[in-house]
Amino acid sequence: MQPAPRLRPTDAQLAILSVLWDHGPSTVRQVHEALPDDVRRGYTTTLKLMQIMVEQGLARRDESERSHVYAACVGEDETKGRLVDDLMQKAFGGSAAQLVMRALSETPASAAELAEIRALLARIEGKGDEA
Amino acid sequence: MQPAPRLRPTDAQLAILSVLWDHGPSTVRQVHEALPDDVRRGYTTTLKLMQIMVEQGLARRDESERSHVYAACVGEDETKGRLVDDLMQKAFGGSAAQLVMRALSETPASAAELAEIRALLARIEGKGDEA
DNA sequence: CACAATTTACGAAGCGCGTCGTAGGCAGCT
DNA sequence: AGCTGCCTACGACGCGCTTCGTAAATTGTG
Repeated sequence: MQPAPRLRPTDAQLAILSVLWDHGPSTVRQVHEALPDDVRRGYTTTLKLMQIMVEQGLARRDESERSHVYAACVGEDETKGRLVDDLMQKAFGGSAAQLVMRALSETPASAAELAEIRALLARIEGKGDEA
Repeated sequence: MQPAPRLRPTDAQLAILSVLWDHGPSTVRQVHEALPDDVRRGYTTTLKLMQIMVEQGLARRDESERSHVYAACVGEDETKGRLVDDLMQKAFGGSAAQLVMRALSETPASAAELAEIRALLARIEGKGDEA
């Protein structure tokens, strides 16, 4: 068993992880079919990628059935958080605020989303601002 | 002249771009010295990277002096925006709100930063919410 | 059993990036 | 002129990711 994958998944790996997160444990075929058309290559390519992900500790598999069943070995929030943090360090000097502001400038968020963000802000300030 | 670099800079390229953005047009040596210790390799490595960046249209150079002077060919906000947008698509299905919330959950922002974000939110809602 | 379909396993190739060694050119100094 | 040092140019290598072809194992079907 791998210690704990500090690795950042590649684009292809992230696409596969997304399927596993959404659909739960799946066979190679199920993942392959569920991949978006623009990232789906040959079947054996998907297979190989998933095998490597097991080696790297990003996924694990149950071999008790003929068609092995793969499951994500890393949490969704944890992984996405690492990706965000990575970009934050590389491009924004570790400043969450700068990243957030660029994200909001980039794509117009809906009113509902803005409300969500506002709520989160309130929650954070409530926690951090005491005395 | 390249059309317009739709390319996403690599980590190494982003580090160099950051120096160019901060210091303005610079020689290879100046960039090399200004790089953070943990990403600085040999001098010729920096040189080679910057030459490739010119080929790719990420930078241009003035050869009128013996030590060529390089300048960024892509804007800082535009480039960082592309990186953010890229991650937003790959990991958050294009939802800015989800990315923002993960970023804020990730690293505790200072009170000043939170205020900045709040101000930005107000500006956005003011623009988008009008009757 | 023979045959087809599915799945896994293995290996190889291509590619881009990062890294560097080395060579050649130029400038200044003695 | 010769030496020394800095700069650019060029080529090469290693590595990891992606992609796939092909073989081997397994299961299902007539």
